[in-house]
Amino acid sequence: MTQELFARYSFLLDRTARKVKQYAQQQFKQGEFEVTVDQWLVLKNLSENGLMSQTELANLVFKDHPTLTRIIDLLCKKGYVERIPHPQDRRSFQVHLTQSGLAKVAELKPKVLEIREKAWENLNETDFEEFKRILNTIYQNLDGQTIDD
Amino acid sequence: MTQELFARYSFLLDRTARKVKQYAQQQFKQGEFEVTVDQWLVLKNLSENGLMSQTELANLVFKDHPTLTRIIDLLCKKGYVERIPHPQDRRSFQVHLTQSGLAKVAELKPKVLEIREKAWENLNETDFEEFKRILNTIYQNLDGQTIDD
DNA sequence: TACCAATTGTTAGTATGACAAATATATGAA
DNA sequence: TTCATATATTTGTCATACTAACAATTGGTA
Repeated sequence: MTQELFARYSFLLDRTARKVKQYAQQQFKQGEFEVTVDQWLVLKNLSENGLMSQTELANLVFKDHPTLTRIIDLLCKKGYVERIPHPQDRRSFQVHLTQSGLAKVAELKPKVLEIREKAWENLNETDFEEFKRILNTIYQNLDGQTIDD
Repeated sequence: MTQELFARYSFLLDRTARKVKQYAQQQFKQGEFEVTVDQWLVLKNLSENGLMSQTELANLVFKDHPTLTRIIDLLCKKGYVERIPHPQDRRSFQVHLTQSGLAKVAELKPKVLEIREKAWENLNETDFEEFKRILNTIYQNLDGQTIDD
């Protein structure tokens, strides 16, 4: 029975994901990036996609609404992001980067790529494709929905 | 340049790890397991290793000391675990499962394995070995220390 | 038009995670 | 013995995740 063996994936997955986030966060802190890893994810997606409602943004970064609300709150406080009332729908906001936010993204983008690269020492592109395939298969197995890429 | 490509691993990894925990937690709730996924990890390791100090336990499950203190607090409240003063070292506790905790582990163990299995649909043992190898390589790249398994 | 279900975003509560600092105790060196 | 240092655990703070409940608004439909 390989059941016991397979069950260890959740432990290794969780441990590695935490290590990846922790490592990046430490580098962010050391480089005085002034944002968290999750805040960076939101900034990056805003810079690539422009004006978006919070719901659209939440779907893009796969975070739930309450979490996104708080991240946006923090990014607003820091002056990187603004909420604009939606012209047609008064329930909704459109979120966008400020000048300061745009500058922050431009400044951090290359630095983040460099930080992310460290994890792939001793691994190649085939490993990456395998890794992506397995991660996405697991995600789909538990999600029941189709995902892209 | 494959830098941009590689950088996506962190997003996929984080997303999948969250999905795995979320799925398990939902099943735990639906089955009225009365513990969280992280609390289960601690119970399981206690059942496999017997009496341990909190520091030993923290190293085993790769959680930091404050996090473990709080998880133990909750498990004590639920009556699954007890702190026993260490006979030689008055700074330290030895943590162990109560009768109720032992019964809980026995009850949940097969159910958890079943829940964990779901993620591996459409994947085989080779995939698992690859996955484990890549996860551990990433961990080591960012940790700088040797790990077992 | 009036109603009602669905949608958008927020708030609150609990758990976890990372990190810093505090407390109590232990240990080794002078 | 005494003091500096190390270790075990706890406490505090901030950020994130998930759930549930809520307010405001929208849109379809009777």
